[in-house]
Amino acid sequence: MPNRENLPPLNRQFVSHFGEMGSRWGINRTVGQIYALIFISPHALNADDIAEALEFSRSNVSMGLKELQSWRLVKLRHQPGDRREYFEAPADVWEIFRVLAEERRRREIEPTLSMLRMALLEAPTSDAERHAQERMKEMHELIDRLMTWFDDVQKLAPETAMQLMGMGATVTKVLEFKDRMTGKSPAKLAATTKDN
Amino acid sequence: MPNRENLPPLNRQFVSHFGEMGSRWGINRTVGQIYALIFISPHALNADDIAEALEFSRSNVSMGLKELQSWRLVKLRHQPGDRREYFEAPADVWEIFRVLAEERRRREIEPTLSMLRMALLEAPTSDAERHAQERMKEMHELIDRLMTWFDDVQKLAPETAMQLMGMGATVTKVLEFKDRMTGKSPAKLAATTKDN
DNA sequence: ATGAATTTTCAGTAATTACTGAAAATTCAA
DNA sequence: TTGAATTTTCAGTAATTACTGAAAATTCAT
Repeated sequence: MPNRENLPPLNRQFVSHFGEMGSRWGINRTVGQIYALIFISPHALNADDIAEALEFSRSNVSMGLKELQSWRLVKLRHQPGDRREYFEAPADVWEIFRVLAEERRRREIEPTLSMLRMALLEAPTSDAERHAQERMKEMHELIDRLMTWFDDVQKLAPETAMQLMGMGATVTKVLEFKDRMTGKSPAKLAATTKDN
Repeated sequence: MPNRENLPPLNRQFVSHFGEMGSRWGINRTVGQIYALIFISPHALNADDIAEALEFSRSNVSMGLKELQSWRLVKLRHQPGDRREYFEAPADVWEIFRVLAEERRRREIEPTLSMLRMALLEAPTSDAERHAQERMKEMHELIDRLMTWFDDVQKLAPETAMQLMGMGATVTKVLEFKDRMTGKSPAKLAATTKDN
């Protein structure tokens, strides 16, 4: 029966760091700690394990796990001959990142995009509204581009995506070269490169 | 003297959306609304303008502006013959995104990287610690790569970065091609492409 | 079906975070 | 300097969010 005392120092440090950081993210302290614990655990944990290790009430753990499930950050497992539910984090950290990014997008970005799209359909009735719409259009376009690009990257397999990330500088060079060849319009550039 | 009533519907909608979203971000409702108001305003605003438009107390606005300044999201201006400070958002939305990303990195990622680096220097004294370190190493590597790549992209001028984002699919193709040519090791790939 | 094991819900309370008004500090023109 | 204009601080309070224990609901072996 491992309680917080039994968490080795390294593990304890990691868990409590995630607790503190949790608040800077949207996530709360408890949920952060629960996830950290699951993440570094060599095997799946059940709710009682977690409650004991972190000295949280059982109900708090239940809520925390529900929250983590809604973020799709934990996987549910069952041990043969044990009715309790066991939770584990994906083995692949890239997978974790991808899911996290997807969820944040769904919760934090999509609603804003909808709102902006709605607002941009309205006919402005004053200079104040006209200017506001102008700004909203700029914002919408930026977010939209970021998301389209993110979609593309997200489709890559982890390995390929990791490669892509090692290549920022190189990609720049490619772009500069293409620029010289094709002129500067992004649309034109995209069209040209896609035709290859 | 514009108060909240005088905010046209479109502007009001935008402002209150940012208030609600603010909480999903780390930022609070008030700060979100203040920034939204500044962002869509055609001219710089002073603290009294903001307090009046949003019906917040003057001190609340003061705190909110301080917060926004700490995020480097507002620029300070002075009107000739007026002692009050006026605030505005950068005209370039890409600039806003860049600053936001930098600050989030500094506040939310760097501390975690340091913690991980520290933890990875310790000699594990049990299997639990050994496994935890293994996981931390994976996490550290992922974050480290993401950041290096982000540095590269961030160095690009806005225009070029926007182009890059239009190119996700194309970049994938380039990588797949390089793969076939050079074998799959990321290190090898990076070396090869950088040598060009 | 029954009931033991397990999970979830939820009302009450604790803890945290946000907001205000008043007072203090700062800034700057005269 | 002085003091009016402006901004900041801060103690008190309001509002929100997090956490708990007890009770309800669910699940599943018998």
